[in-house]
Amino acid sequence: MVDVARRAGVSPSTVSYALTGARPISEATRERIQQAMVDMGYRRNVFARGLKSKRSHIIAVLFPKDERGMNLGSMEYIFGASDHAQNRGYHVLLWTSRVDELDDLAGLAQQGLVDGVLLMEVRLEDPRIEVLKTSEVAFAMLGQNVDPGELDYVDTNFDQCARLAVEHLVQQGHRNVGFVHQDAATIESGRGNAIRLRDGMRRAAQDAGIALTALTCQSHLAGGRQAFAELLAADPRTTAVIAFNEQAVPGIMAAAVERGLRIPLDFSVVSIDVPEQAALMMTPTMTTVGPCAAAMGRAAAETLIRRIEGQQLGTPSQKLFDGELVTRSSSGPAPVGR
Amino acid sequence: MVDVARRAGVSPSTVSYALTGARPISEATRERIQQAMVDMGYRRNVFARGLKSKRSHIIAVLFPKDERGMNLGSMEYIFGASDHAQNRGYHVLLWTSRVDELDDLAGLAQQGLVDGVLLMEVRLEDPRIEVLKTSEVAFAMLGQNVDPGELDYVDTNFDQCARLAVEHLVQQGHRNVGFVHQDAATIESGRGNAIRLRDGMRRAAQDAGIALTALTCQSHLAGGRQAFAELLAADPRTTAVIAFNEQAVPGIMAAAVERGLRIPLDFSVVSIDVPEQAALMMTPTMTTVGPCAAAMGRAAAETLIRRIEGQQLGTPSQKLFDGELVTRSSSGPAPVGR
DNA sequence: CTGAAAGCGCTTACAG
DNA sequence: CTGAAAGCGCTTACAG
Repeated sequence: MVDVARRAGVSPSTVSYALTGARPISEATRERIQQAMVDMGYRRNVFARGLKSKRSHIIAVLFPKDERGMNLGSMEYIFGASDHAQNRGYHVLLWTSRVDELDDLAGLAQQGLVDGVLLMEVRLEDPRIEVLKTSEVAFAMLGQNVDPGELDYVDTNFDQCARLAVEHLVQQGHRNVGFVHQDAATIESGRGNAIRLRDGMRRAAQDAGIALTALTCQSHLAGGRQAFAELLAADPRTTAVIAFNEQAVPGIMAAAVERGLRIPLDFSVVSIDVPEQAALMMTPTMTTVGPCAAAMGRAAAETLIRRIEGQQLGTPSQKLFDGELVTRSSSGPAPVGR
Repeated sequence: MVDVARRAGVSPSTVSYALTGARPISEATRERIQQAMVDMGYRRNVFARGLKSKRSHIIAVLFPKDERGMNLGSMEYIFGASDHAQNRGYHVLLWTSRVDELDDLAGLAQQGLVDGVLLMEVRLEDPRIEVLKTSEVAFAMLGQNVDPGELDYVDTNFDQCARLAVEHLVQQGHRNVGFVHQDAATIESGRGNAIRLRDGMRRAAQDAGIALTALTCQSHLAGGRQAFAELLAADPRTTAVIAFNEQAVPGIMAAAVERGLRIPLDFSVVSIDVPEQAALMMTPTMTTVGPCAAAMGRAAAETLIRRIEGQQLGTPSQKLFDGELVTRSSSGPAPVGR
């Protein structure tokens, strides 16, 4: 920077002010500085900047990868957030520690390395929230805890998604519908979305006046198979299932086919929050209900950055994203006479 | 740090030396310092540290997400690398700019923010390599360019994978096999792995004395359907296909089924480098050949860190990972009499 | 084995 | 509109 200043014939502080924009610089000076920076290939040192300004322009994305396994949906959240952050001049640090590794998190929050933190895979009772609050680092959630209060978040509108999925099936004549969600352990550990979706589903089914059989389900092929068996045992007249369990869905469909049911002629399947890529990987391709994950990631990053930059004082930013129904080949009219 | 020093009754420099381990500290002093740090909840400031030491303990993972779309395999590389980096005391910066956004990359490399860079989605002629070389930042590749020379890399052993896939099918009696790889544009843009795999496949087929029909294929459902049609047109006796195109495989299988072929009774499918999660999402579950992506990610991070820390001088670290065959439900004995 | 001091490259009140 | 100077919190030669 001193070299740039010398070349431009100004003081180092003027160069700095030109860079930060913290005070007006005459057009002529600004141009000389600009030219000098280009000539010398100058790059502002991030550490010196961070040391003085207490701002790193780095945000951390907390994705506890063991929480729910890897899935394309999470990847879309992460890359949506990352994209937007880079557009806004922020770097993204990927943090994959488990939810209960709180010392590591406290270290991250207090080191000053990051200006803010984006929480993914939020639990209803999430111990990370307390840590972040006490360390006074800015943060926003992708998802919600049990009582977000004044906290910023972006989340799926599960109520609306449940309604959309139920209505889709009701319109096609289905009257006995199953809801297969995540495994009991996940629900007990209190991942909020599983619970919010289940409750929304019950309300939607009640309002539509149809029978809903809700089941937990292990997140793998065999789990899906078992859930299908349990479902038909509980209500033999079931003609459709709504699933919130990406890994189990292929098992559900395989079990249906083995029982001689053709999808979608004899049995319909709708998945909540399965990204397009995964939906197209399944046979038949999956009808889905859910919001655009990348857009949610972008919104979460924007919320966090506004909070960091002090443009978001007072009122919290709390957004719910409506889901969209994409009808593919796994759902259709209810079979007659079953 | 001065507060810690005061509390421990030593000079700040002693605290610093205790932290860096750059010179011997008496046991008693070290313990007092340790205690003081714990008492005060001290966290070393990353920026001050980076400013003096020119080391950030941050590595960047360059994943140009538009290159090949999102896929679970890349996610495993990224998280494998991230995991290992965190274990080794490094943070991971996620960088999703396109391959041709070289100014941004030069900025990153010269800012001093990162100690090293991990390149993913490496092309045969990759413009990023020149940028990184001139900016003198340490880097390693997950994949290879056309002539890695003295560069560090970790890559799949495509020759061995091709051989394994071909042998699996030959052992089951298949004599006419198709190879469906990526779309023409991708191959022309010079993603190395597509080309290396195709060449390995040709050699393996030749050595096994079987007929191989190699085709390019658009990376989506319709592309897979079309590839299947082209394949049977080119060689009507084809009884199996090896695919290197995650998004197209469901299309291939759907087309086969529509033609009245049962999988695997009448037609076998093997996929290269499809992660377990995706393999289990398909119906029937997919037989795959490929190395453990997470292990490759970890190895790449380790290679980079050794290079950064100067433990890897002179000879480059170049590793190929062998694939494993996981037989699932999409492949079986060749049908008799076709 | 330990201390005192310089300096990394910026930002930002203070002064004009 | 611009400069001179202090200082952010560390690391590391220099000295003992």
